Amino acid sequence: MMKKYTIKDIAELAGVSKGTVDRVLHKRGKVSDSALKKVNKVLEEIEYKPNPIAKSLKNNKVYKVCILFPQSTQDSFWTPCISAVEEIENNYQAFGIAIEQHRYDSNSPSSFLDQANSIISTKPNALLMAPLFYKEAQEVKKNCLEKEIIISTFNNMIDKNSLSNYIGQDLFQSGRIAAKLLDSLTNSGHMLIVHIDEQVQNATHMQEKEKGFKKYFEEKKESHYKVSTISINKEQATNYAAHLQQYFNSNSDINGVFVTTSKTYIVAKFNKENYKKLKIVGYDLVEKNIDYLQQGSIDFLINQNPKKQAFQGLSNLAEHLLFGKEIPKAMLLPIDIINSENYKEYLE
Amino acid sequence: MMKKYTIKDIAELAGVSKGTVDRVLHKRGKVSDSALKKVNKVLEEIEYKPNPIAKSLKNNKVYKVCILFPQSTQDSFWTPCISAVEEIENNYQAFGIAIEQHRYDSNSPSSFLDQANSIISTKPNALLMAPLFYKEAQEVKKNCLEKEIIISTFNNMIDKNSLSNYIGQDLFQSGRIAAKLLDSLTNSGHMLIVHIDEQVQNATHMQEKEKGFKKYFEEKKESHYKVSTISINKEQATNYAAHLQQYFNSNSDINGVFVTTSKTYIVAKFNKENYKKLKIVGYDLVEKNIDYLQQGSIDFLINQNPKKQAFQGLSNLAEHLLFGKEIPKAMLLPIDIINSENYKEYLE
DNA sequence: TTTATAAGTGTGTTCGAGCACATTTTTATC
DNA sequence: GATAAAAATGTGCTCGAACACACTTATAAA
Repeated sequence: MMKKYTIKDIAELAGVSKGTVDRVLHKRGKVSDSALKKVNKVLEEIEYKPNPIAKSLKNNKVYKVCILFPQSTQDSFWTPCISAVEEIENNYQAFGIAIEQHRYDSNSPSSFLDQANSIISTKPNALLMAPLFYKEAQEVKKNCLEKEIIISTFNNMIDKNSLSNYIGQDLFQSGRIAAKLLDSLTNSGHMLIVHIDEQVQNATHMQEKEKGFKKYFEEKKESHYKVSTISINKEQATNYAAHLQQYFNSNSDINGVFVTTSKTYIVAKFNKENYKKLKIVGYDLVEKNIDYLQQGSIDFLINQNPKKQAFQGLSNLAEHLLFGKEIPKAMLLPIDIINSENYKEYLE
Repeated sequence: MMKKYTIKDIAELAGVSKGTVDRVLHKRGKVSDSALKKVNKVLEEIEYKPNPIAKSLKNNKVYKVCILFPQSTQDSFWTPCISAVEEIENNYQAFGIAIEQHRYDSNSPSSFLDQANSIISTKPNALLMAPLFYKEAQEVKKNCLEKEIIISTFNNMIDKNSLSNYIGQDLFQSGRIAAKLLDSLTNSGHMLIVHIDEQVQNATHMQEKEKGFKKYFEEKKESHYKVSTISINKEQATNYAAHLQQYFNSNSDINGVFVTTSKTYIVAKFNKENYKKLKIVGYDLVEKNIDYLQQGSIDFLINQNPKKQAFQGLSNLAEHLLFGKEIPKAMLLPIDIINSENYKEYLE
């Protein structure tokens, strides 16, 4: 347990005033060679860490941090993010962090862009967003950089190469996990990937998961596996059951299904009411999915943990603004496997 | 975004001095009725939250927090706790939290007691411990309360009734999860619970898991399930394989095994080299278990996440000491299901 | 009314970092 | 060597809470 040194301590040890030490520490010049040497010598001998509390008190600013993600009326997947915001507010409000929550229409790229630009025009210190639209997100990022607004993304990343403080999961690996789970549940060798999504924006998401899923079975050379894929879009949505029934009638060897979105309950409903032979692995702890998980119609859910993503993203920003902590370029969160017995502790 | 009020603001609004406001806030008396009313009125109208940063700066103490858990030479289960300590040190050292790490011999109750008492004699502000020994833990708790040392426990709780800041998992539920997993992997209907533990101290741990495991199959009334239990103790440890082989020879219908400790690799090794028909669910991301998980000899591991437990426990204490945050009486952490595809993100 | 005592109130300092400003020292120029 | 300009150095205040201490007012006893 070592002593905590202050600027005053250093000044005394070096035989100069705290003003001089301060100038050395901040490289503000106006320091003679001899003084510089004296201070640096002391600085080498001791380990000086500025007191972040004193720093923060002096600073005494209110930082505005905005978070932007889709409306949860359209997709309850996003609902848990609200409680992440609340928790962060409780934790950091007294430290001078003000969180502003903004939402956009997940069907409308222009809604996303409008919201983002309106946020940017208020010049917050930082913006955390879940960008569904690639092109628009690029533009938002550019605008933020221009206005010197720190930008982080969660759940959906803008681009793989120039990572910008991304918090989320490895989607490819996520697909592999689903594959491993279905592999342990079935033995038919024929799997079906179902993309159910009214929006096209999740395309990259679903593609990554599909790639990971297929890769797993490619690597498993011992036996011959077959993986098929279907997409159900909004037009067919009026009658999922008939659509699925038709498909399974002509592919009766399939008994493992991987649903790549939180709409897993749609296949589960079909299976429970009509088909009854499918093992199902899907995504996210939304209410309907949990119902079918409890009933046994869904075997496993993979938790994308939007709350933790938002929480972590906001934490990173707050700690950076308040105490100068570095924001990691990419944070890949664990991918939780959920069954009927362990979902509770992951909720809320 | 509301204004942040300071004591000075309140003083001005109430028409008194900041000293008077301070006395009202801290109920230190020496305030006239009229002044009290004036201040309280202002306090009702605005929402005053003292600035924790200023508070902490004024306080300017170094808090000593000790953590006590078993040596990891005996059981690598505890190794991750070390990095939890390191992370907490990085986060909180500058705020005046000094962590002291102490270890004890997991075979020796007296070692635990000695270590704990030697910690207590140095009068730290708080103690976080993983107590393997019930009786001794009670005594340590008593001693801490006497000396006004805040006490928290993780992984093993002292007693269910008078919970003392416990951080850990619901072990009963943990057994249920294992049951559900094995149920989804097998269909023989005969399961085996294996307790492998050189120490007796884990008894309650293992019992809770066993109860949960059995309860799951009791509730699943549709089919008749049989659950057997064996214990392998230190004396038999020289030849696990022969011992297991003998058991399975006379119980050849068993193909699902639930190992209640981190020694899961012992059954996995036997299965890989001799038996080859078991589905195995066990505990903890220790190196040997991960090897067998990758090879496919272990199907699922349940992650007790000692690192997160220690981290959370230390965080709670630090935030309490520094900023007066309340320490939750019990924190049940999520129970992670691990397979060969998602273990990586849970490591380190 | 005076004096003593208690009750109530306000002022000023501290914590450590950061920065403005005042002061001192050095260097350049006549 | 005197003077001005520049460079170097030190002093003092701020942030907000907390508390010691000084100060003022009210109350009681003489």
